[in-house]
Amino acid sequence: MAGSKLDPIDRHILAELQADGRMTNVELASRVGISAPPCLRRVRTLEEAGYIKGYHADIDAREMGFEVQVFAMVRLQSQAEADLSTFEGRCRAWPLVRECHMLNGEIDFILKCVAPDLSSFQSFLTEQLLKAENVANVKTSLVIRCAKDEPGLPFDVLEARLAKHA
Amino acid sequence: MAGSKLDPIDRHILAELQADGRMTNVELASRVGISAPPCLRRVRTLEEAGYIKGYHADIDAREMGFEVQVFAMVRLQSQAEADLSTFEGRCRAWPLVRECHMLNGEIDFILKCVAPDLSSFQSFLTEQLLKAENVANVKTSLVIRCAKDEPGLPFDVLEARLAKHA
DNA sequence: GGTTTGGCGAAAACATCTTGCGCGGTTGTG
DNA sequence: CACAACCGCGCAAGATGTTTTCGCCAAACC
Repeated sequence: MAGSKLDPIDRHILAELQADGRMTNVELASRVGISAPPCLRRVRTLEEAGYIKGYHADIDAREMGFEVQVFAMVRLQSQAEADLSTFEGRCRAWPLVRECHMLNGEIDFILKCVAPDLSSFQSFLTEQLLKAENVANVKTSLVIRCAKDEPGLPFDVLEARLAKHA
Repeated sequence: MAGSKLDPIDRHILAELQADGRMTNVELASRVGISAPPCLRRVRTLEEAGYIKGYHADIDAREMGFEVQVFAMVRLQSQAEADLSTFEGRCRAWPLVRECHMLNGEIDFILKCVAPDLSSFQSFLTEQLLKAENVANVKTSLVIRCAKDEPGLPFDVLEARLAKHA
């Protein structure tokens, strides 16, 4: 089972760093119940093994003047692999698009976008996204409010599964 | 304009910490071109003022055994404020639901969910989400692949706007 | 039973954080 | 203009945290 190469202390480290990525190593060590040196070694190992992909400050979008968040559901005309890749490349180049997920079902892609205001999103939509070749149809939905936005993974679910399958 | 209370150095700090939230303060200071003490003071101020909401390690979901990511589009029977709040409360309590956004248009909510495998998501869907009162309709879309997943905000867009409106 | 492996903790060298203080530039006012 | 108040910077030093080295122990494996 995936993640089984990690012992309980490693998983505890990941959970703590997911909750507070700027914690000092000594604080982390005391929380997970080992001393600082082995704790740091474990963190380095987890980083190098790719379990930890990075650390990011979570910045308030509205405070920074990004008032608008939009989900865009995109359908393409062609779903040939080359055309999918081309579209994905465009999404990576558009700064207002923060996430681009390819889906199954009738919708080909869902895009999470941010923008300073509605008009700048509209101009992106009409001048960039809708004009992009191979785009058949785009449905956009404005985010009215955000009830939950938990970054990362539910470690409690993981622990429960490991306990059950032990 | 929002974010204008921040000077270019503050914005630079935010951009750097968004890219690498575990950078040491001296490294950060040298990158933004000031010495360490004022840099730390600025970071503390930005944290207290709410510009920085937190720091999180970005952990590889698949490595940890969360193979499945799903978007669920939810329609409710009643959109009265009390019923919306009740549903949002449920979403906050469900660990598999990582994000819950209220939308305009025909879809009331979009949920981003993770799960260890398809069957555990299916059981959540049928036993929890679909059985929740007031839920009229749920359309789910499995994420086939993720082309872009940039946490945070496009600071280059912000700088361009500030330069234009200067 | 010896060897290997992996992980731990103690201690020391090194780097960073944090605080107080003085300097220089800017603003507002007489 | 001159002056004072203010703001933010950099410097320096003590406190704190990080990282390396080393030796030890226990489990796994010949």
